[in-house]
Amino acid sequence: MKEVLPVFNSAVSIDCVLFGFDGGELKILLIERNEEPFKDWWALPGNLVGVNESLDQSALRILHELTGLSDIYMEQYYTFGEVNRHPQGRVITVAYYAMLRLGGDKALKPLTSYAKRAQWINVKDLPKLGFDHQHIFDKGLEKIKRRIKHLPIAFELLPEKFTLTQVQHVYELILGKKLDKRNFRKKILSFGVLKELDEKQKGVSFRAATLYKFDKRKYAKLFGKAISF
Amino acid sequence: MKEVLPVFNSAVSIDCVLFGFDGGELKILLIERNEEPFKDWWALPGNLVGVNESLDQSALRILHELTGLSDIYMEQYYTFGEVNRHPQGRVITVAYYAMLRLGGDKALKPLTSYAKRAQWINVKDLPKLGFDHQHIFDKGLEKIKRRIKHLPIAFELLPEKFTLTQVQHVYELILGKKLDKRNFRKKILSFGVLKELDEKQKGVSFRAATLYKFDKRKYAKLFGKAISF
DNA sequence: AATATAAGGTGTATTAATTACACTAAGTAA
DNA sequence: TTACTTAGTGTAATTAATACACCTTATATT
Repeated sequence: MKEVLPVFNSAVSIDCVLFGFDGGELKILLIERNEEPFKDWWALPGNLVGVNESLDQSALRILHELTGLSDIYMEQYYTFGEVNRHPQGRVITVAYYAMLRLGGDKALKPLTSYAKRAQWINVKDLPKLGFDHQHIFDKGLEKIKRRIKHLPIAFELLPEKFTLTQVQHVYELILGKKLDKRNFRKKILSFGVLKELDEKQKGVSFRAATLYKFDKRKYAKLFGKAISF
Repeated sequence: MKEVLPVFNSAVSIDCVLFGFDGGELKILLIERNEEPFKDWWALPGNLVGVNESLDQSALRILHELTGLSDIYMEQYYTFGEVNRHPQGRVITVAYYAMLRLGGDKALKPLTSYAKRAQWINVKDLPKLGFDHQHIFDKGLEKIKRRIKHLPIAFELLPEKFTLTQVQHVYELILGKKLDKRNFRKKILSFGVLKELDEKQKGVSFRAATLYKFDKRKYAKLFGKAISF
């Protein structure tokens, strides 16, 4: 316990909604909690903001501690501050989202005992989440639905080289509806941020698709150009 | 002083960016502070979140206390959490914006001694603001620029009855550029949320324009329809 | 080798939205 | 009556969005 000015009576936390794409499915990263409250429940990776950290820094640290992941670009999207959202006191939480490519390589390893484990879980099959995390997730999904129409973020979910069909799948999963193949390709290519490679998909039965790469330099020029399906 | 868990070591505040339109100018509501830090400086209306208030409730209370205004629809847009943004400790602030119609009627009267006065100030002529409030304002302006293209909020700035030229002025002020009159009218009317009245502007020299009214019922149907100039 | 399978890849016509652009009409004031 | 000022209007050209179906190609199977 320590003495503080009476206004310093609340805590601020960060919660992260990380989207990943793997095996044709949209997933999010959850942790299994190892502490009260909600011990043994699944929850979004999150924790308290440190006194000497900005919110952005804090988000990176917390994610790293709970999952082992680093160098993720996360973006703040909303702050949740209902009075009783945390059972142990007033905790206001700032929510971040990110999209990232899942390679089989990166193992998820919590660095603290605060989480038992971290795992990618299909969004179609979410368990019951602790706190108000289902609500925070729902808002995050809404956010990226709007966001993906302004293009870029879908590529962050894909491996470095990908096929157009994979891109379309990501869009369909996030938007929750089927898109027309020809129109999709026309549109996505018209943004001019994809580089066609001289290379084909490997290890697939049936005809291999051409691989593409995301061109960051060209992407930087886009601003507010919208995509509408 | 009181004893708390060591994690309760930060404070959360609200800051409000209120836009108004008056005399053909875009204005925001500022207070002149009557307390340290930044005593005698202009700042956004803002204060600490109470322990038993949600963020939204808190925003309404704070605005009311500092300006006398009530029944304002405000929307949260970003949370600012740089470590040293407040000179007296760690204070994370949740920013809200709103747009509202200025009638000469509503007097601004702070209900606490925390502010000396509240005043509408032309955004073209902003004084130096305390804290990081210039930054918070800049982000708020960016936000409504994006927002106004999805239509509705501009009408909240106007009186109940208005002319199309007034609407266009609001758009031009917010977007910071001139728009074509014919295209603007075609577009704004195509949304179908304006009702033409059987009434003309009064008290103007030169030809009086037709007055319009905003139709809330029709507006509720719009969803994600974008406006692009 | 032939065949079946499954995904890859492509084009056009229709409709809707956006942009660019300039004059006449109406009311007020002198 | 005239001068002034803002209101109000339409069309053509361009660009973007949508709807829609077939052939191609690589692999796997017989």
